[in-house]
Amino acid sequence: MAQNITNRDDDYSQWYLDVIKHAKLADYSPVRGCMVIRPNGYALWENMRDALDRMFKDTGHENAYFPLFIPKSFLSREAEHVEGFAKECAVVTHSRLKSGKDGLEVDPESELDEQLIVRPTSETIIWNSYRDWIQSYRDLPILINQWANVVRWEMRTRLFLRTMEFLWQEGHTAHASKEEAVEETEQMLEVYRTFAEDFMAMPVIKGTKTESERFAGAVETYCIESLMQDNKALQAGTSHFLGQNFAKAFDVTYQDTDGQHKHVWATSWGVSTRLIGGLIMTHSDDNGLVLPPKLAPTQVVIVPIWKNDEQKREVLEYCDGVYRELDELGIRIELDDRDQQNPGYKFAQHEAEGVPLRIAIGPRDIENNNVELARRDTLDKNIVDREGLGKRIESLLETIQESLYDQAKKRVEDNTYEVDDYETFKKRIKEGGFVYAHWDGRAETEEKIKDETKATIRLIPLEEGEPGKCIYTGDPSDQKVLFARAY
RNA sequence: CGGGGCGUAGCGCAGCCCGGUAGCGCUCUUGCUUUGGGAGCAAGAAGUCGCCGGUUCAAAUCCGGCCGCCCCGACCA
Repeated sequence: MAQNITNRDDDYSQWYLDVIKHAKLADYSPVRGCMVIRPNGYALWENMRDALDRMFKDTGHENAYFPLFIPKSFLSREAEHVEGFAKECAVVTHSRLKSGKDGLEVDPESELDEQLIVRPTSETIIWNSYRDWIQSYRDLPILINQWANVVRWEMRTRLFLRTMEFLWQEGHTAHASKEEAVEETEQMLEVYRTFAEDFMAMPVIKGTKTESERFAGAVETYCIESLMQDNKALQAGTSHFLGQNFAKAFDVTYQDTDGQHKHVWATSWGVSTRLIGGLIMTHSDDNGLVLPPKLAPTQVVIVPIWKNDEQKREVLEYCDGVYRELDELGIRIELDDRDQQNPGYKFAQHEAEGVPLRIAIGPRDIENNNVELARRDTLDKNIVDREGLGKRIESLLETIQESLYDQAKKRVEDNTYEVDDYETFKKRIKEGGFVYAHWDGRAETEEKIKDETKATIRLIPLEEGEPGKCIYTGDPSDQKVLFARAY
C-alpha cells in the first residue's frame, strides 16, 4: 500500500477519487454509475443519518416507507414534474427471465400491463396515499420523512456527487395553509443549514433557486449552497414549497372549519449521500480524508508501539487504561493493536481514513507517563501528560470541530466576491469562487451568462439586498444574486 | 449522444509493430527477523490475455465484428 494520493494542485478530480479509495469509503460497481458504499463510508453515512433523523424528530416529523416502484401513470399526473424527470427514469417492463441460447433472457410473455418506474423521487406515490389519509383539517399537518434509495439515470456520474442510485431522505409534508407550508419549507432549510455547519463543519449559504434551477413541480425551491476547495459550488440540500400542485394532480382536498373543501399545501425536502462528497471536498488534504469529530466513525485511534513481547504487554496494558477512560467519556475510540503492520503504516492509514485524533503510546511514554497526541486537521504532534487526558481530548475534539468550520468559513469568505461589471465578472468566474452580481431576473439573461461563462445562478439570497443594474443587460435588478461554476 | 483513451493475476502495467510454452511491480499466503512516519529476507499462490469468428502447423500478438469501462463535452441533485 505504498501508493500515494494525487496532489490537489495536480489533478483535483483524481485527488477526490484517490481520497475515497484510500479512505475505503466506496468502490466502483460492475454497473456503470453505481457505487459500493464500503463500511467506512456507510458508518459515516449512518452518523449523518442519525444526526439528521434526530433533528427531523425534534421538529415533529415521523418516518415511514413508500414503495420503490411507481406506476408510470402516476409520474405523468403533474406536468412539470414529469417534464423534469422523464429523461432519467429506469423502467421495469418485465417480471421474469427464462433460459435462452445465451443463458438467461427476458421472457417476452412476462411483459407488465402497467410499466413501473423505479422512483427518482417519491412525491407522486406519497401524494397518492395522502389523498386517502386526508379528509379534514384535523388530519393536517402530515409530517413524514422517509430514508430510501432513488435512481436517476444520469449521463455522467462521479462517486457520491452524482451516482445513478443514491441514498437520501425525502420529507413530504401536507398543510392546511400556504403560510404553514412555507414556514415548514424554511424550517427544514434551517435544519439543513444547522446540520451542514454544526455537524459537517461545512459553511453554507441559504437562498432560493431561479426558475430554471427550480425542482420540477415546485413553486419555490430553497437551497443551501456550499463552496468546495477547488472553488466550485455544490448544492448541498434543497427544500421545496410545492404549493398546491401535487394536491391538485392527485386530488387531495380537506374540509376546512368553514365547511369548504380546499386543496392541501405541500412541501418536500431532501439531502443525499452527495453530502459525503461535499464533506470530502470541504476538509480533506493531500494525506487523505479529514473528518469532523462529530461525524467521524472513529474519533480517536490509539497506536501502540513496542519492540519486543515484554514491551508489547506493558504498552497494551497502558493503552487499555487510556481506552477505558475515553470509552467511559463516550468517545468513539479504536485501539489498533494489529501485529502485522508497523506504526508508520498505521499512522498513514488512519490519516488517509480521516480519524480526527491519534494517540501514540510506546515505552518512552510509559516511562514519562505521557502520550503523543496528533491532530489530523493540522497534523500537529504534541507530547501531553497522561494525567487528565480524557478531558483534554474531549475539549480537543471540540476545538477540531470548530477549527474545521472556521477554516472552511475563511476559505469561502476569501473566495467570495461582489462585482458590478461583466468584464470583471468573467475574470472572477474563471478563477472560481462565489460571485455576487446584479441580474435582471430574466431566464434568457441567465442562459446567456451560462453559455458565455459556464456560471449558473446558485441562489437568490434570502436577505434583501440593494437594487442595481444587471451586469449583462444593464436593466434594473432588485438585488445581487450568487453566481458560480457548480458541480 | 459526440470526441479521445483503455481492456493481459485482486490492483497498476509491460509484451502486440516483427506470431513460437504469459511476464514485472504492488497485493495475497507461510516462516523468520522487524516495529517512535507507509519494514527486510526467503519460499509460495494467483491469469478462459474483454467476447465471437477468421487466417495459420501455431494467435495476447495479424484480420473482421461485437461488448464493456474510463476521461472530456451536451443533460442533471
